[in-house]
Amino acid sequence: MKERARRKAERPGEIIEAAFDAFAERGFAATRMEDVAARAGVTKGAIYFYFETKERLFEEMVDHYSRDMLADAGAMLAVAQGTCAEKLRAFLSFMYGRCACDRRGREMIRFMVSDGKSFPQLVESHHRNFFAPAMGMIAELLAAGVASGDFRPEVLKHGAEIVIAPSVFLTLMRLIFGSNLAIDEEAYIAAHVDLLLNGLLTPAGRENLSSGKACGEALSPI
Amino acid sequence: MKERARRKAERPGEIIEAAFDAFAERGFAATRMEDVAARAGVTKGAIYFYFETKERLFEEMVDHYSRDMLADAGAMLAVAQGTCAEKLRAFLSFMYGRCACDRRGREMIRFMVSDGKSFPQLVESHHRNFFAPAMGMIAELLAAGVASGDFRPEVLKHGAEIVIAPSVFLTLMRLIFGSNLAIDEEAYIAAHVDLLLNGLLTPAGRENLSSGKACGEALSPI
Amino acid sequence: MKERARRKAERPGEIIEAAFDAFAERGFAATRMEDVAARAGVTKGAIYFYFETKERLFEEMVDHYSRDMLADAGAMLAVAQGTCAEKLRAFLSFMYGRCACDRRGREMIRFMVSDGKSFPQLVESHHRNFFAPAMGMIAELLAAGVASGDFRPEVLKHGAEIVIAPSVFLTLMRLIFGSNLAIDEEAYIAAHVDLLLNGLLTPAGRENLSSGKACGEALSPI
Amino acid sequence: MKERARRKAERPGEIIEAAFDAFAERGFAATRMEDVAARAGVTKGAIYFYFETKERLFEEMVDHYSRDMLADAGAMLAVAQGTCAEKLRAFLSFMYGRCACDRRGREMIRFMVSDGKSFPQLVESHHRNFFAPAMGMIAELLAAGVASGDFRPEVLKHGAEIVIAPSVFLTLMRLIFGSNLAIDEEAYIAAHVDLLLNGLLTPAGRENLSSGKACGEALSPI
DNA sequence: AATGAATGAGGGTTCATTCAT
DNA sequence: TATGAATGAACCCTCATTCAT
Repeated sequence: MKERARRKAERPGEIIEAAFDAFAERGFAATRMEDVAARAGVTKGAIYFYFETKERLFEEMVDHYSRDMLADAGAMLAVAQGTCAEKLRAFLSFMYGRCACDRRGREMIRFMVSDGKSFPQLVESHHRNFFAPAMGMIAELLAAGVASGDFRPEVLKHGAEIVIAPSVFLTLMRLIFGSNLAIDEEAYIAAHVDLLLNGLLTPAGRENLSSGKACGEALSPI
Repeated sequence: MKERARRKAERPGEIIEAAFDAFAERGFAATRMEDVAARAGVTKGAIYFYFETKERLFEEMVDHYSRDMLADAGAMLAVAQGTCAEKLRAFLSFMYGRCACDRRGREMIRFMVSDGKSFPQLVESHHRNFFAPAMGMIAELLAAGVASGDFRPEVLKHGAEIVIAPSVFLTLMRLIFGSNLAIDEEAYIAAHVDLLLNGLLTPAGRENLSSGKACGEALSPI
Repeated sequence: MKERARRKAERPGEIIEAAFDAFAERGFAATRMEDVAARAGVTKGAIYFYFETKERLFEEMVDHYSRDMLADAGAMLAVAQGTCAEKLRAFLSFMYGRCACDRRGREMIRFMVSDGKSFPQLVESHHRNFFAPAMGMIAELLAAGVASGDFRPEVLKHGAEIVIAPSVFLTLMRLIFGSNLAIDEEAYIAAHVDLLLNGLLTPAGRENLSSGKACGEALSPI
Repeated sequence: MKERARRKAERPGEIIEAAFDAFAERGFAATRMEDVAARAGVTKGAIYFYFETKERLFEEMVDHYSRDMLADAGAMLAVAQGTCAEKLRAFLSFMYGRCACDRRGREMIRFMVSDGKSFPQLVESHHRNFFAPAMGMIAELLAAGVASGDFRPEVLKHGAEIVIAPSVFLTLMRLIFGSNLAIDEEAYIAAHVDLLLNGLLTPAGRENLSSGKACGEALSPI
């Protein structure tokens, strides 16, 4: 039987998944290696066969899920098409799908908040790989919209943050209040997009949105 | 001597302040009672004279700062006047002052995110005392604006969350990226208010805003 | 009661004694902190109140007994008088008393042999503080004897090591064979001194020895 | 294939050599089976194919080198010839060659000192096979010398220990101070032999030494 | 009121040993 | 034969908590 080989190849992944759950549940400091081990169905010692220390396990776990998110984001952006407003919608859709509603992305934020001070390189890498590029992409998109006359020029400064804030806010509420939070997700997103576009668009932009005219430039990938 | 009495009365407060700093620095689990004691200028044992356990110290510390925020919020709301848009501005001003920019409010959010699962009553109380009332107040305010024709009716559903999201987003960025975050706070707030009002107001509302007509109802206090 | 203060002052010493016994019994690596604690009549944790790590405990224990030996050696040398041969006898007497027969000195040698590679500064300090000075002193003594015509000039090179070797040899036998070693200590020392002086002395020296003529120079202290 | 068979036959020896190096380097307790395995170029598991436990590996390793030394000693003694003094010289030469200067013999002493208490049968066997016979042989040799008038009768009691002490002393210095020890080995041995014979020989013995008259009895082998 | 020595229950990590492959 | 993943029993060290002073 190839059982042995199969396990060997999959163990690190299983442990990383278990680590994600365990760390998400109780935070880095309060999680015991034994908790992780139990979730992974192995004993404490086995973890040390694959990961040097608790810190390394945490880092590699975060890295692992970061890579996933990065790949998804790149893929998403490569295919976004249509008017500036439609591109914006596509981007927000990704944000909601990956950050607010997907547990993985959500808990990554918790890790940043809870343990970022203990793992500064984790924060830095997140900033470099996600936050800055994402902000940059939206800023570009907004600038393109302003250039094409679709968006009001006031959004050039810090518009990007304002634009995505509601999706992150929803994420945060979920992190804090969990499933107790009674929010109609679809309505929430609709409200976000409505308010956003209404605040963003020029009269000309509104016309373009209904007529479906494409936004001038293509977005650069992450 | 009076000195002794003074110390006695102030000790719990000093310890609570120290606890805030210590827990904010490293999180609940990773903070040692001795860290707190050292910051408060006492020894471990002294803390146990005032607080039963580490958990209780944490809870009472959070309670203490919650009460402060609660008082401030109540005061602020009692005096908000003017048009609906101006009331909204006043509210946002409070949000930025207390959450995004004030360290105290900011770290309270960190406590929620990091240790909320271990202290559910803390989360619940925060929800009951802050989140729900604040959302309710804004919802009322928005409803009033819609009723008076100032605000577009689309904001009735989940508009409140969208409205405050950027201020909380800024808070979160500060929590995660700390002082490394290069954001022009004034411009950020200006962008927020601009985009928000532009998205929110009806044509009639725009006129009212410039003419300074007050919004119909008063807001209920928290 | 002053019980508390008394214990506090004496605890480190008690722990060091316990550490000596424990480390002598099983070696550094095989000794558990709990062994030391049990011998000292405290719990594991208490040791860490006084000593940072197991390594530091070991080092401080060795330092402690080294200081004792150093003081004794200095005192001994200050008072050695008489002919060169008599001074030599006095020195050997010290060697036997402190190294071969005293458990403390004996186990210090075991620590050097067993754990010297892990504690190189311990070895270096032992070399600097004991071995080199002791060899130097004997070499001086031998040189003085050669100068006065009492000792044969052949001993000038490496005579010091040959001279003390039997006392160290006895120490080593005790370390290895323990109480199983059936050696008549007095006879052993007598044989050592007899063979040594017989090999060392010139015909003139023999006369001086019986007539009690003092050796020219005084020895320098350690 | 022959290669496989060759390896099979040599593996235990390779592991024993690796074990010697590893245990000599860090001591029994601090040495990991993996250290041994790495030195032997195999994996941990392979060692357990040849040796039941870490303890057994240690014991068999010591046994192995003991047998080597035993064989050498026997061979040496069988051919020693000449005067008593010359036989003594031959014996010392063996001591220096096998104990003081040969790494193998030297480290055996370290094992005795460091781990003898944990392996009492090892100590006992060493005593029975080496120490006691060697002492006995020298004692016999000295007795023969006394009987023949070559040696002074004072050496009959404990003379053997005194006689070999300097060679063991040099060994010990090497064990403790390693290569930092600056000793001119040839001069050291010369000083030893000079002082020893001078202390040992009667006037008649001196004559015999120069004239080369053989010592009466043959030595019994170990 | 406060100290700080001491406890004791863990938690992270190591490592001798096993066993399926 | 040999591998190396896995186990589980320790071991070092930490820290919340207690209590005599």
